[in-house]
Amino acid sequence: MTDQPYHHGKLREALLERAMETIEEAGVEGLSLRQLARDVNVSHGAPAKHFRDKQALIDAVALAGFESMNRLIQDAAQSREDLRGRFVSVGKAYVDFAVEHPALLTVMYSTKHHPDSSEELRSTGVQGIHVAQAMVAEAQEAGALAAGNPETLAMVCFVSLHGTALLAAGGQLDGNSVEDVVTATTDTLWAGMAAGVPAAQLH
Amino acid sequence: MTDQPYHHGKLREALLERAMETIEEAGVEGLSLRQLARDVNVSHGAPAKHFRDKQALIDAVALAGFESMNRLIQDAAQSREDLRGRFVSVGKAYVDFAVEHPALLTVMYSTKHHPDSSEELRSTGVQGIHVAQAMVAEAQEAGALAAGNPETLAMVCFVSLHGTALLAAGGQLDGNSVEDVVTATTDTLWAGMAAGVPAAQLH
DNA sequence: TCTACTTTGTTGTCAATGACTACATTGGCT
DNA sequence: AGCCAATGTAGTCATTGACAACAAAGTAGA
Repeated sequence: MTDQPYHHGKLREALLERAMETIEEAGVEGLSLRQLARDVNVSHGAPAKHFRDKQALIDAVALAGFESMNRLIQDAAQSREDLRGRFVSVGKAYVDFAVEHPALLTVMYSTKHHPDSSEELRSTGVQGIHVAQAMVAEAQEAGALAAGNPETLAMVCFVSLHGTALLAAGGQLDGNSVEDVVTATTDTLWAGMAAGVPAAQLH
Repeated sequence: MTDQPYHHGKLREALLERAMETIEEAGVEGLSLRQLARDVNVSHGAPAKHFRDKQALIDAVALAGFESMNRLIQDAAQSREDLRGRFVSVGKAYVDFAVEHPALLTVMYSTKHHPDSSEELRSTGVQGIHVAQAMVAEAQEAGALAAGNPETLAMVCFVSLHGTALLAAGGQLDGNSVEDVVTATTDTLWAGMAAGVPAAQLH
């Protein structure tokens, strides 16, 4: 063991990384500031210099989660496929991320974030919806989908895939395979939007 | 203050009721066994005689939540409307419940229940899906919906409405109104199932 | 270079909590 | 009457998040 210098150097990053690991292994309720400090070989008071709160740390983890998830969604949205294929890919990317990081997803969509970090979190968390919205609008212009408010329709896609993601992550699909449910969900959404959704008609 | 008898009489029910209130007011993390005991004028060790764990208490709250939610869903499924109207009503009933009891819903669908109570919880929590499945099958027989595996399709409906419910409960609909999203979601699902969902075809 | 000043860590403390134990009271059953 | 399981009380313990007082180390200007 090399004896540690007084100043860690990159404590903030180390804490964030370790916190993410802990949350993925044991959930948020398994995260303890003091244990975290021990894990990183630092005194129990040190984390407070970087995160004023336990919640502030959790918020930072959530933000990092959104950022890495957004990357995956962006990639899927730009895959070389037809419109419908890209739509399905985005859905799969979202659900795959959820299944691989279930506890992280819970943290990301938790309701009790700090008011201050809340704004950055919100705007980052909402990017996925905007990707969906752009795809819907594009498909409508191409004539693949019926007319209808893209904002509303994108929200429908998002909530549906969000439900799929959460339940798949929690193993609560009641016997159905993740693959089957994602495929059937995206199929249903696409078929519905192609046929036309009364509640989303522009007026 | 009438001085309390040594035995409370219905401590278990009192604890459950108060725990439910606390969770709805302050979330699960706002629930403390000791504070709960104080609220009910009982010593801090008393709850342990009725719930061996904090988690056991939470599980009981979750179960009660499912039971009351199932009642609402059942009622909606039996409303005097046509098939499509009943389908929409069930969706609205679910989302309404979520909006009125956001923290409770979180607890109900939490992943970390005790293994023992888990089975009863699971079977109770799954009843809503079976209601949807019966409705889909009925609509298919009536010719209102295209053929397709009712189990898969019901799951699609459930996950979609679940996502709507959770995000609506958390105020995370990004500006869209709850009403709009529920209506558009049920519309999309119905239109998709009417048109036919490739992934749900029987084979 | 000396010296303030800020950042980053450390140590000690506090009240609250969940779990556990030993003990008290009660009511039901024989 | 007398036993016994169920229910409640009181006390204890380790852990936790937050906070305060202090120490060390980097930084920037005279």
